[in-house]
Amino acid sequence: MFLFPSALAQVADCFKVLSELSRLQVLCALKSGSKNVTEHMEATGLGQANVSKHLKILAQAGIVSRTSHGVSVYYEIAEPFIFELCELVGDRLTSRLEEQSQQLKQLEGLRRTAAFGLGSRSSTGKGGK
Amino acid sequence: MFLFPSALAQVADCFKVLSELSRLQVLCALKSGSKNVTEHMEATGLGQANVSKHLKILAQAGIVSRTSHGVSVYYEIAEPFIFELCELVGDRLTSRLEEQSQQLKQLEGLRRTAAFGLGSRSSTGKGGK
DNA sequence: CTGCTATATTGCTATATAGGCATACAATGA
DNA sequence: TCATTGTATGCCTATATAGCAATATAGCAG
Repeated sequence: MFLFPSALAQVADCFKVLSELSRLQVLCALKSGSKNVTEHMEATGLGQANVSKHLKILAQAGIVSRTSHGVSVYYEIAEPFIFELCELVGDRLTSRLEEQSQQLKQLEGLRRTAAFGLGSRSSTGKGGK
Repeated sequence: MFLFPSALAQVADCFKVLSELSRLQVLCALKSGSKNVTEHMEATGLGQANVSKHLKILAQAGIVSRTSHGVSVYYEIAEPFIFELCELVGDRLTSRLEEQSQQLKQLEGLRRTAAFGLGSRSSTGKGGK
């Protein structure tokens, strides 16, 4: 990761745009195709003003593109990379959860062993920590 | 990206931890190995209290691990995936910059063509927009 | 032109958080 | 135990921003 400070700031900016659940929800809605503001509201449950604001931020960041069609304005993903990014993070978080779950199981196992071990002094002595 | 709302919130949280330049700088410093708080200060130019705070956030997020050694506390990367993530984003941003640069060059080219075209009325007429 | 619908924007409030100063806390040596 | 060094934390200020209500703006049909 050899990035100039200003480049690193831009990386931080990119993460910042994605650091808000409402915006991720809006992006999720775009996974299945272009949508206007009203459709976004329906898909996300967010208010109109709110959706509009978040879409503006996403458009300014170059993540979505904006197209007027009649009274409606349609937004479409312009940077598919964003989905990959979210997927990578989601997968990693899932993995971590599974690892923790595994560790929890091992702890449970250890607890059960210890519970048995309390009944027999000689077997606890063998499990030197 | 089929994530439950709570999972998506965790994705947002992950991006949030990375959305701050100071924290990215701290992570960068860890690329070259474990460091104590003072070393982080030197590597990043940030203040002690500030560094400590950011390291705490990173530790709580499970991104760095913390080890006391004498008076010093060493921090080390616990989630190398973070570096991949930053690299992906950095690369993509670079690509976008290059694409924009290309487009700018093409616009320059078009401008030059137009400049030539103004000197000859018949050749401009041929370029039906 | 008017009325309607869709969307963008403004202004406000509440909340979060970065950075810095001061201080508390941890570890160590004399 | 005390003094020193390294680090963590509390408090404060300033700034950013989410969400919402109200309103301005854009597009269209009659």
